[in-house]
Order: sequence, then structure tokens, then C-alpha cells
Amino acid sequence: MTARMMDIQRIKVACGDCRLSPLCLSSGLNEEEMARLGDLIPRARLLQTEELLYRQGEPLDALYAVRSGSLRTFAGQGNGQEQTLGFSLPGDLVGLDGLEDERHQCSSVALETTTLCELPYARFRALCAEIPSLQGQMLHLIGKEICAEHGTLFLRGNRSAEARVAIFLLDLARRFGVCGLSRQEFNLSMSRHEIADYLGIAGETVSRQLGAFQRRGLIAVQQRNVRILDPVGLDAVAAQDGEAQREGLCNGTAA
Amino acid sequence: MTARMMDIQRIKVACGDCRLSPLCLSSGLNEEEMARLGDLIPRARLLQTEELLYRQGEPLDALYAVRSGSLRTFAGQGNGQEQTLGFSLPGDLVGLDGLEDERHQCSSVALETTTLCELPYARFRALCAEIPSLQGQMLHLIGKEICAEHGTLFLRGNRSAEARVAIFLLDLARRFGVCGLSRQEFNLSMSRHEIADYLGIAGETVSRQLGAFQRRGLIAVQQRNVRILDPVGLDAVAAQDGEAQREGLCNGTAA
DNA sequence: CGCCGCTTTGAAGGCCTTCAATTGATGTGG
DNA sequence: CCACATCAATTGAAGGCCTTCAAAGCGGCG
Repeated sequence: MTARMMDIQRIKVACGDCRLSPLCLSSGLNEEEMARLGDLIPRARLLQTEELLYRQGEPLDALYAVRSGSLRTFAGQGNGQEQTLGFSLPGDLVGLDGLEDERHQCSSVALETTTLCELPYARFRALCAEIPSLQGQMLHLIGKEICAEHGTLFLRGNRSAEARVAIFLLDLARRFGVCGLSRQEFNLSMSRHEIADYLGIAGETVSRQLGAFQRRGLIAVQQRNVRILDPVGLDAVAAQDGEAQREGLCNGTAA
Repeated sequence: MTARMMDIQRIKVACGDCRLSPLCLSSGLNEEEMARLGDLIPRARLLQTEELLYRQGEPLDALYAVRSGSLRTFAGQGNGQEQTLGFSLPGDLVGLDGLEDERHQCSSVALETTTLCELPYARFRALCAEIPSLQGQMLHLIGKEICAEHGTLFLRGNRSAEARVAIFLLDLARRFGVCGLSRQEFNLSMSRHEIADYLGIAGETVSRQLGAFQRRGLIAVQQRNVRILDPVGLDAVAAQDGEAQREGLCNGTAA
């Protein structure tokens, strides 16, 4: 087989076979409905590192479900300062920033080799109107996105750099766990600078905090590999000044 | 007429007569569709100052469209520290935090006397499936919410206190303008502390910045009344270190 | 091997927070 | 109608945390 990129991009999608199905849009659908959803998806889209999924200002052609890999969503089309808004992991829905006026308000870039299911917007909407449980799942995933952003908001609200980094790590761990990866050890697909931008602090501060956590035995970091050694201790750091602090989150923080 | 509260609460809603209709869900609907949407809304809900619309943890019974007044959405059910996530103005859709698992992840409280249209969730969803342009408006308003939160995220990302307050004022002005109120002069329905919490800075800092803006002739503040005297100058402050900074926003910042 | 970028580490300085006290606005009771 | 209580907002001063600037490690890649 000449399994080149173009071929990979055209692999047929079958929700029933997808490991992420229970997390994704097809959750709760019967076989026939799942097939109809699968028919909607022209191909599994493949992105290489640093490749853009869409760019601010482009029309909203499709929504995307992340299958593998990760993305970074940011505002400020690179004309100067960017602002990282969030990171998307497998099972996340991407492109919702285009819903307001069917034009993307942010850009989204792959942090590593990433595969996505592309849902042509108009046809997807029509199908949601036909299949109630699909509409429900769409709204569920939209809600997840909104709560993730609430988490990010929570993160950036008057918290110390120490707490921000701790919350970030814990949230990432939780999200990796949800999509079937290890909650203890994982690789960061984003740079220190990207983490810093997301957390609203300086890159050097991220380095220092990670170093401090390591010295305290909370984590072990080596390059982009992170092992969480003491989740409870890290959680205490995340909660910081006040014990009732982490309650307010929508499930968890977006990262 | 004994126009008491209970009566007011039972006033029949007619989207066609609503001044906000073009901003709201009924935008783009024909008369018959508008009537069906109106039939869905059992009553215009009235909230007094500090009255809760819903509380974190409660099931999602309905989504709400703000008719008049304003609300504050926050996480952390009052058990200690709260985190203000955003403010809702007329034309905004409220309650989307409950979409993830049909249970509210935040609380929402009226900042002043506020009226809302209550959309029973299940029936509203069903109607969206039947009326394509209603589904479209719902997604449009959801997109607006998401972009508003992106704006808030942008706001809190590594910006000086000065820029945050300036962006906050400008965004509020813009949003008042959109819903037909004055863009130059308005009353803040939220306290300094609530602004501060939203902006991720200390209350005293908000006071100081407002004072500084006033001394510079950018605004005139008197209690909660604000007049924007020099929008251009204020915009320059908002953009601050870097001219290409405000580009990244989704339309405008949430406030 | 040597360049280049990312990360780490160090030191100085600034901005904002925190604590504290004053002022002002609001509302209640005498 | 005024005095007082109460709470929000303002203003001031000190201190801390993080940013910024700078330089040295470290890895990756040609």
C-alpha cells in the first residue's frame, strides 16, 4: 500500500469503530444514526505540527472533533501579540468560535501530528435537527467547551503563578485520563511559552514553578515529559489560599 | 389594574413586539414561527436585585434571554471565594453553563431589577429541531457567548490593570450601544469589587485606575455613573504596549 | 561539529496587592 | 429633620510577587 498522506486523509470515518465514540458526538446514537453521522464526515483530516486548522477571519465551513493529537486556539492573527485561549485534546469539539457569525474569530493550530473529524457545518446542523440525540450530544459538547472556558477564566482570576501552573497540570492530567491516556505521566505538546501565554504569566515563571514543584517532589519534569508524583500535594497547591477554592470550577479547568 | 409582581410575571411574551427581537432568538423568524416561540415562553421572569436566577448544581430547566437589566455569573457557590465569570446584558443568552450535563455549573444573580424570557430547555430544543432558522439563531447566540468569553480570556491575559479597566469600559459601552442604550454614558450595575473580581485585579486597583482615567480626562465617573469623554484615547490605553493588540478579539471583549 | 532555538537560571526593578484609615453615600430610627 | 450606623469607595503606604532583561545550559538538526 502506498499509504501516503493523501490516502490517510481520505480514510473513511466510522464512528462505531472509534475509540472516542462514547465521549464524542456519536454517544447515545443507534447504529443507523451513527452511520448517517459517519456519512457526513468526508474524511479524517490530518494536520502536521504547526499546521493551521483554520485562521481568524475565515468562514466557518465545518466544526471539528479531535481524534488524536492536540491543538492550540489563539486570537491575534500573528500580527504581533497572540493570546492563547485554550488547548484542545481528543474528544473536544473545535471551531465553535465561528458560530457567532459563521466566520472564525480565532485561529487554531496543531501542536503535534493531529487527526480530526470534519463536520460540514450546514449538513451537520441539518442532521442535528433530524436526530434529537445528536442535537443533545452537540449541545453537550458545546457545554463542555463553555465550561472549559469558565475553567480557564477561573484559572486566570487573581490566582498566584504557583496555583496556575498546578491547576494547569492537574487539568491536563484529568483530561488525558478522560480520553484514555495516563493521568500520571504525559508529554506536553505545547512549549513553555505557550503554557505561559495561556496561563497569563511569563515563560520564565512557568519554568521556575515547574522547577520548584520538582524540588518539592510534587512532579518530575524532563523536557516536555511530566510525571505527577503527588497529586494530592499538587491539589493543595492548586487550591492555595482557601480550601473551598477549587469548588467553583466547571468540572475542571480548560487547558 | 393591580399591577403587582405576580401579574407582571405572567405577562404574555410576544417576540414580535419585543424591542430586542432583532438581537434575540426570534431574529429571522416569520410571524408564525415567532408565535410558536412566544408560546414556548410561559412568562417574563422578573428578578429583583441580588435575586438568583439559578444556583450552581441545580438542574438545567431552562435557558434565559435577558430582556432588561443585568446579571452576574459566577463560580464558587458562595462557600468562600467566588470568581465572577461574566456579566449578561439585554440580548444575551444565559444558562449555557448547564448544557454540559444539564446541571448548572455556575450561579447567576441579578445586579438590578431584571426581566428575562424563560425558555424551557427540552421544549426549546424540540422547537429548534423544527425551525431551522431558530436553530441558527440559537447557535448564533451560543457563539456570541463563546466569543464573549474569549474576550474575557483575552482581557485577563497578561494585560496591565490599566488596560483591563479600559477594555472593560469600552466593551461595556459597545454592548450598551448594541442593545440601544447610550454608548457614551451609562450606569454600572456592578460594584467595584465585582468589576475587580471579573478583571482579575484588586478592588482598590479599579478605583485607582478609574481615578487616573478621570484625571486624564478620558472619562467622568460619579459613583456608578460613567461618561466616556475620549473613546479614542481610552482605546489607546486599552491597546497599550503594542498597536496590533486589540485585533485578536472576538468582536469585542465580554464584560 | 557547530549553529540555533528553547529552556533554565539569576538579578534588579516595577506594578499591583494588601493592610489600614478616611471619605462619602445610603438608610434607619429617634 | 437630623444623627448615627453601615457599607462601598477612595486614598495612602509598604511590601511582595512576578516581570523584564540578560546570560548560560541544553538539545536538535543541518
